[in-house]
Amino acid sequence: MIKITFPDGNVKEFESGITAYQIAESISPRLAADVLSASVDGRIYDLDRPITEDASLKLHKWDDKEGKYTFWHSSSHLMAEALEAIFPGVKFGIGPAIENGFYYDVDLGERQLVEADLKKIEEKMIELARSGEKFTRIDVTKAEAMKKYTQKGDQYKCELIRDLEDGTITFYTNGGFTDLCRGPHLRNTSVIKAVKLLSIAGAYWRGDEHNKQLTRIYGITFPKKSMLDEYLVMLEEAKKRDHRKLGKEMELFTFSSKVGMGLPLWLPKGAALRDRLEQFLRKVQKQYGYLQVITPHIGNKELYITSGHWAKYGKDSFRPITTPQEGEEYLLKPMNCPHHCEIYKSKPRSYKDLPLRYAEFGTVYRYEQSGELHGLTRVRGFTQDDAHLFCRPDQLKDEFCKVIDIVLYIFRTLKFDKFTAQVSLRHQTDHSKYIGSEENWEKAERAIQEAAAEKGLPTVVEYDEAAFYGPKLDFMVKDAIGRSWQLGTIQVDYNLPERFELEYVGADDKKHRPVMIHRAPFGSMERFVAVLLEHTGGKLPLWLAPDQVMILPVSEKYNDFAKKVCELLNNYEIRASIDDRNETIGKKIRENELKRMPFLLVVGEKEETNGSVSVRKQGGENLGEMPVEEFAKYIKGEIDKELE
RNA sequence: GCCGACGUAGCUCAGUUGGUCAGAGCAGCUGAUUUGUAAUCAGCAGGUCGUGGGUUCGACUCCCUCCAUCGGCUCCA
Repeated sequence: MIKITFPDGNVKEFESGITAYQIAESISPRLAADVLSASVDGRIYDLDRPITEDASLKLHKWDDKEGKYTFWHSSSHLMAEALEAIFPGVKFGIGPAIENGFYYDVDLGERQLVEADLKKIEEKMIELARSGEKFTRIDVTKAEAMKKYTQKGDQYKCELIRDLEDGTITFYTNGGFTDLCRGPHLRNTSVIKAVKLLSIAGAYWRGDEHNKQLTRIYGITFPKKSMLDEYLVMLEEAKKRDHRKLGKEMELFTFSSKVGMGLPLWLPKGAALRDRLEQFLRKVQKQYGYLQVITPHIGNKELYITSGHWAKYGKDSFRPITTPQEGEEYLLKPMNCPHHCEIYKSKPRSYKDLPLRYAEFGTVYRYEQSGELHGLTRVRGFTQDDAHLFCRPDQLKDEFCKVIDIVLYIFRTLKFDKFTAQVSLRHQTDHSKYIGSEENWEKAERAIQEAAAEKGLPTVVEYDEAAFYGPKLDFMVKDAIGRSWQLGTIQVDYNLPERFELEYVGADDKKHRPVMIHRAPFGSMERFVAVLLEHTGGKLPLWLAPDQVMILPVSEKYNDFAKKVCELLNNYEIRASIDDRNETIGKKIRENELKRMPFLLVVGEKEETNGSVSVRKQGGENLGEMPVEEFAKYIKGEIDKELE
C-alpha cells in the first residue's frame, strides 16, 4: 500500500501501482471524466501512469494551467498524426503547448503549406480524435530512439535525442503516430472536441536564424465546441480593438512610408491625447519631487562609449551622423540615461542633495528590424516617460516604494484593475556576469522585494532575469479581454554611476557612489496609448477623450443656440463642438455614437426656450433635459471623479 | 533581416479561365429637405488597379524585381 496526500492535506491509502485516473474514479465518476493530467510530487504525470510510492497528488482539469497544457500538448501530437497521414514523409521539430493553444514545427520538404490546407488538417484531426486513440507511453534507450529516427530520416528528432540523457527518454504513441516526448498526455484523443488551426508561420529550427526555417502551424483545441466559439468571438473582439484600426478611425496617429517605417505621426487629436497623458504624469511627478529636464535628441558617440551602450548595441543601431567639418560622430539618442548622468555631474553633489529625480519625456530612436515593427507597440522612434533617480543606497527602498505608488496611481486612474509585477533577480548561484558589489546587489534585491510586499503588489520572482547592471521590477497589466501587456518598468543600475564616475560627498566627508533608478511607468507614450486603446476598445475615460461633447441642433434654425451652448462649455474647458451638418438628428446620433462620443446634446425649440440641453450618454442612456450650466457642472464632476 | 500572405477611390471591399470590368457602399462636393434620440432624397466628382520590368494582338488578371502592410521567427538598452 502507498500513501497519497491530496492538496487539502487529506491522506488516503491505495495499492501500489494505482493510477491517478483510478484515484479520480474512486472519488467520483464526474471527476474522472473531467481530469486531464495529474501532478505527482510536483511532477506532471499521465493519468494512466502507475504510482508506486508515497506521494502528493494533484489532479488537473481544464481549468488548471497544467490541465490545459496537457490538453494542448496532446493536441499537437494529434495534429502531427494528421499531418503525417496527409503529408507522408513530413519531418517534425518540436510541438509544445503555449499560452493559447499549441504549435508544431514541421519540415515539409519541397512542399508549400497554404492556409487552405489547414481545413484539411483540421478535418483529419477531428476524425482521428473521434476514433478515441489512446496515448501510450514507453521507455526507450537512447540507442533505440536514435535508431528509429535515423531510419525515419528525421534529423531534427535525432538532434534532440543527442542532447538527452540515456534512461530518461520516452516515446508516446497515439494511433499510427509515435513521437519523442516527455509527456504527459491525455488518456485518449476523444476528449478533443473542437479544433481550430489558426495560422502558419516560419520559425527557425531551435530559434537560430542560421538554421533551416521550418513551417510552424499554430492551433487551438477545446473540450467543447462552445468554448471554441467563444474563443473565436474573443479573437474577433481583439481585432475590433486593434489600436492600429482604432488609431485610424479616431484620427489619432498615422504612418507614412515616405517619412519612414516605424515612425509614428501624431495627428492633432492623438497629439492632444498624448499631451493630456503627459500633463497627468507631470503633475503626479511634481508632487513626488521630480525635476523636469530637457536634453537634445543626439549625443556625441563618446557619451555612449562611456556608458557602454556603443559597445553593446552600436553595431545593431542607427549609424552615427557626422559633422561635415570636423567629422565628429553623433548618435540619435537611443536612451536618456547618459544625458541625465551628465546633468548629475554638472556640479558637485552632497548627500543632502539626494535623492535627485530627473524626469524627461525623452524621444529616443532605436533600430528595430523591419519585420518586427508593429503599430505603436513596436516603433523606431518613441518617447519614454523617463526619469532617473540618483540616491544613496539607504534611500533605495523608499524611492522604490514611491515609484510603485506612482505606478499604482496610474493603473487605478486608468482602470487597469488586473496587474502583476515581475521581480527580476540575479541567477541564484552564478553571479559572475553582474557588475556592482555583492553587498549592494543584496541590498537592492531585498529593497525591491520589501517595497513590493509593503505596497501589496502581486509579484512573481524570476531568477536570472536581472540586467547585468541591476535588478528590476516590471509591471504587466491585463486588458479588458484578458490579454497581458508589459507596461512600466523600474530598474536599479550600478553600472552607469560607475562608468560616469558619479559621486556625492557623504556626511563622513568622503566620496561615495550614488545608486541610479531608471523608471518609466507608461513604458513609452506610444506603447501606452496603444495598450490603453486596446484596453478600452477606444472608449477612453472622459478626461482623456479627444472629444467630450457633441452638440446636435435638431435643425439649422438652432445653430445659433448651439453655438452659445458650445462657447459656454468651452469656457468650462469642456471639449465640445457642434455637428451642424444638414442631416437628420437620427443620422447625427448614429454617427456620433459610432465615433464613441461620450455625450450628445440635442438642442431644438424646447431647449432654446428653456436655455437647456437634452443629454444623451454614450450607449443610449438618456439623462433628460437640464440647464446648460448644470450639465457643465455635471460633466466636470464626472471628470473629477475619474481623476480622484 | 528571414519565411509566408497580401496591396483595386480618403475608408471598407467586389472584379469569374487574360478580351465593354475600372465597380459598389460610406466619406467628399452640389442641390432639395428643416428634421426630436442609431442611416432623408437626388445629382456630381474620385483610381496610371503599390512600383518597375517582362510574356501577349491584348494584363487589375500570368511571370520577375522592388516597396509597403499583415502573421510569425529572431532581437529589445
